[in-house]
Formats: sequence, C-alpha cells, structure tokens
Amino acid sequence: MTIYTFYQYLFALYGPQHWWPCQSGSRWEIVCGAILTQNCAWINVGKALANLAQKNFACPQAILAAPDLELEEAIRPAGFFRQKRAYLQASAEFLLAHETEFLNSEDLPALRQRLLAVRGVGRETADSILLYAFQKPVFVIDAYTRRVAERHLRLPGGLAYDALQGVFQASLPRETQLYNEFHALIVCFCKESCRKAGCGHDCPER
DNA sequence: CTCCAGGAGTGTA
DNA sequence: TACACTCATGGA
Repeated sequence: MTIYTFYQYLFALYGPQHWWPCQSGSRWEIVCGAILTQNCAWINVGKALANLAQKNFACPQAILAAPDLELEEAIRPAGFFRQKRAYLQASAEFLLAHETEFLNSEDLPALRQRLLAVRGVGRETADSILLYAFQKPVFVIDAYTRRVAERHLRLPGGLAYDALQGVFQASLPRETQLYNEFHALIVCFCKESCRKAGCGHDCPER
C-alpha cells in the first residue's frame, strides 16, 4: 500500500478529523497546545489551556506579563510545567516579533529554521506550528507516524525526522489540508487499532 | 503498582 | 551522529 493510498483508506474509514482550527481557534492557543502537548496526553493539555483561558492568559502579551509561578500553576496539568512555562514565554516573545512574517512568507525552510531557534521548539513542534497555526504545507512526524510508517507502510525503521518527513512529502500532494487530516488520521488509527487489540494503551513495540 | 502520552534540551563518546 | 538522562502530571 502506498502512502497516499493509506491516507485515502484512513479518510474513508474515519472521515475528516479537523484538528486544531476547531477549539477557541486562536493562533496563539494552537502554539500553546503544540508546546504543552510535548510528551503529554492531550486530555491534560486541554486542562492547561482551559486554565490559561480562565486566567486571561490567552494572548502572548498576557503570558509575558504573568508571574512565573502563576503561569506554572495554570499549566501544571500538562506536566514539565517549569520548562514548559519558559517555552511558552520564549514562544510568546517570538510570535509577537514575527507573526506577520510567518503569515506572509512561504519560504518554509527559512521559517522552520527560525522556529527551531526558539527554546522548547524542536522539529515536531515547529512543524505543528507551521501546519496547524499558519496553514503551511509541512508534514508533521510524530511517534504515531513512525509506527505506522514501519508497521503498515513497510518503510525502513530508524529514519531521521527530516528523512521520514521527506518520504511523506514526496509521496503526497503538497496540500495543507491533506497534511492536516493525514496526521490526525494516523493518530486516530493508532489509538483505535490498539484499542481494538485490547492493549489498553498504544503498545509502542507491537 | 507500572506504563505512557500528539518531545526537547543537555551532556557524553 | 548516537544514546542516556532529565523534566512532571494524570489517565488507564
């Protein structure tokens, strides 16, 4: 099965997932979610985002104005709250300075490099921000994508992030909406197939 | 109780 | 480049 065929199969099976531009929908909230979800279950990210919204920390300016301890208390449910607090502050500062540029530029490699220079923004987080917050055609690789690539698409394991991303992008139409849905569908598929297998979790090594 | 979740930074070899 | 280690909460 080709990568594109697999996408069509998943889309027919689960339908559109419309990730992220769905909640409060603000660009900054998407960026916050991308950072807060690092090695953390999404259910807990939702709690942290709700706390931020309730405390009126729902914009970069408010994040930068808030006391560290108060910010940490708000995002505590998402874990790693001390370093994620610093990550949010760094991202807030960056977004305030460069949001317009990101809206207008289509030099994706350059934008990606700028994001990677922000503390707490690695490859997956950078690509999630480009795809979900700025609607750029950048395919996001995560742990689920790696499992699917090896177990279902029979791609070689242990590929570096950028290499695996290149394989997916070379195999798919360069469409933001498709990248958006495919990534979400892969996550949905992994959770669903593992639930049906009775694992109770997403059994990483099977 | 153990295992893990939509990772990233740092240090070592 | 390739690992090991740390960060931390909450759900199953």
